[in-house]
Amino acid sequence: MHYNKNMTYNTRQKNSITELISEQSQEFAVKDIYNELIRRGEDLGLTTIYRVVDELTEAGKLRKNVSADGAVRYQYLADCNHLGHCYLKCQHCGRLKHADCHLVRQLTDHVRDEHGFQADEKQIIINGTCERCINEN
Amino acid sequence: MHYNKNMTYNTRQKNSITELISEQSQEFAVKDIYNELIRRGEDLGLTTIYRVVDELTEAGKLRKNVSADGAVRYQYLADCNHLGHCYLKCQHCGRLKHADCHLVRQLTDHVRDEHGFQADEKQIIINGTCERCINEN
DNA sequence: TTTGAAAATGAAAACCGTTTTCAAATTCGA
DNA sequence: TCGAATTTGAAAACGGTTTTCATTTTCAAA
Repeated sequence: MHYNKNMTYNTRQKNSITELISEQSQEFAVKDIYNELIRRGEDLGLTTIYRVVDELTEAGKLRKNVSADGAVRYQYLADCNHLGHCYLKCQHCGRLKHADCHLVRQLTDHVRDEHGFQADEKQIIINGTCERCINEN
Repeated sequence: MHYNKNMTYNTRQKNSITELISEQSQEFAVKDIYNELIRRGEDLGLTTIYRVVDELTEAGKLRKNVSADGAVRYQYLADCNHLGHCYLKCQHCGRLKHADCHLVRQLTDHVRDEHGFQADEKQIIINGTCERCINEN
């Protein structure tokens, strides 16, 4: 939270971390990034990864997710600020699928008009089980 | 997580805790319950509250919510396992409003048929700003 | 009412992920 | 090349939660 605010200098560590993160298609923990980089022979500290992850989160590149058991995981995000968008979050594998759907728009409009609730278009989350996990079980 | 599994004996502490919790209409932290009970002159330990909250959560009476900054809060829940239900969660005041709406049902059906995603009917959360908070600001 | 096994309690210690500290190393414009 | 600003990371601190374990309480059966 009170790490360095700037990302003015390029460093070996930052580059390694941001590159690995940008390849992640699933949720990951800070420790996962650390473990993988160490496994690859990189030499860096856990603290640095916390700092970069925090910066990326503030920059909107990562979504921070804290599950009910307290585990903190991050999801690399492409931009998607438009309306009619929601997240389908699989509670089994942690994948966060983006879905565009006219019904989402209808729902948020309705909820605003009838329930007086202004939905945050970037924060509509439908938890459940994804196709892959349904088929695997 | 590994507290006592049973709630076989009635105790003064348990009764105080569950009674106070059942009066909560907004999200609360474990420490809030502790502070209020101490303020009222009750004599009990923080550990006991953690245990009771955990039991109530496993029993489905409480929803555990962990915000992005890691703060853990609970919401007292009445039963609502039926279809066409969603939560409207206000990110300002923490209130969790229950909403029933035919469009929710349409959306979950659609998401299942077209996106292959089986939604958990008890876990559809629309984050945003509630009527009260909109008017106050 | 007494008894005692099971359950519950809570203070203190342990735990663990995260943050802060701070001295040393690195970056990069001048 | 120089040096001020930035970055790094090991270690310590932090803080919420869980575990430990000795003591207390509950309540059914005698």
